[in-house]
Amino acid sequence: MAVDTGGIAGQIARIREKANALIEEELKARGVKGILPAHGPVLAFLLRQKDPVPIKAVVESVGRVKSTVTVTIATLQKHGYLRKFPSDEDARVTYVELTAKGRRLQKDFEEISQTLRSRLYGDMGERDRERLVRQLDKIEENLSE
Amino acid sequence: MAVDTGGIAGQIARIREKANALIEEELKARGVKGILPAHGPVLAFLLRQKDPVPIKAVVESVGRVKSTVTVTIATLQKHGYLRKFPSDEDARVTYVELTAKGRRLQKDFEEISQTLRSRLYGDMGERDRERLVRQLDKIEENLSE
DNA sequence: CCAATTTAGTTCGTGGGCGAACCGATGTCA
DNA sequence: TGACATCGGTTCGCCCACGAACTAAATTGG
Repeated sequence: MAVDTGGIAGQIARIREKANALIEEELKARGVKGILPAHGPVLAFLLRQKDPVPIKAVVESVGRVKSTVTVTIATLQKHGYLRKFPSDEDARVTYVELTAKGRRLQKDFEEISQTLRSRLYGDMGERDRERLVRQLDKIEENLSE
Repeated sequence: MAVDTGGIAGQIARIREKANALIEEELKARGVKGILPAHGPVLAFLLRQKDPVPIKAVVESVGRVKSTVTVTIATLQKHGYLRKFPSDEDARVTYVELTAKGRRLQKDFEEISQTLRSRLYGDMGERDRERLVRQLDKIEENLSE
């Protein structure tokens, strides 16, 4: 967050923090060990894959720098959620894939996403939700130029 | 950010990151040294004060844990933006206040806030902005319960 | 009045995130 | 083919943030 403590930027920063806190609580409540909100995007990406993918593909998908992804993947591996292995064709490349234990996170993952969304929106109507998301899209675009 | 990579939570996380990036760029462009987005809330609070305040007051205002604030204040002090001094009445208490150099940040601070807001909102109309802020208020509240 | 508790602040260890430097391996191209 | 650039990935140093443990100084209450 930052300069704009009172304004919309501060609001957005606080919402993000609370959303993360909620995710952490949910993970804890479900007894999921070693997973933190930061692992979400990597997990989400890998859950969508049927086959092993190069780490590079993860980097491009998650919007984190490669040094960050290296560490995230190491952590997930340490906890047994994924495994790494070198490519035969290109010795620079390392593939990753979820283990069975990693795959099993899918259910929690989806349920937590659902819980988060409904807590976040509360009783907001469908039309308001759509308008809100569209406005946020616009804002994201405004900040990307 | 988290589980909900595709959904609204991911959107919000990305907006926050982009807002922070914009602030960093602005600070750099203005040649402000040693200040980062994380210092914003502390600075904002201190700029509002006429007299020295106990660190405790800073902690309560910025929504960060006291160990975090200790470090932030140390950094701002190291760069000469504020000074610390012990209380006479209560030896446990340390006061902080901005130095002249710190006070001089006010202008940049306000201008960057303004720049951020207009970049963020873009050409969104006043009524939409208000509705958006109200919805975000609602969301923040939903997540706080 | 003094022991127990609370309070303000710091320190330490852990983890996310970044950029820069680095390492091998592969590509390029003269 | 051999020097150079590029590429995938890791390591390192730094900053933010947290909680737990710690210190010194009040405050409380028996």
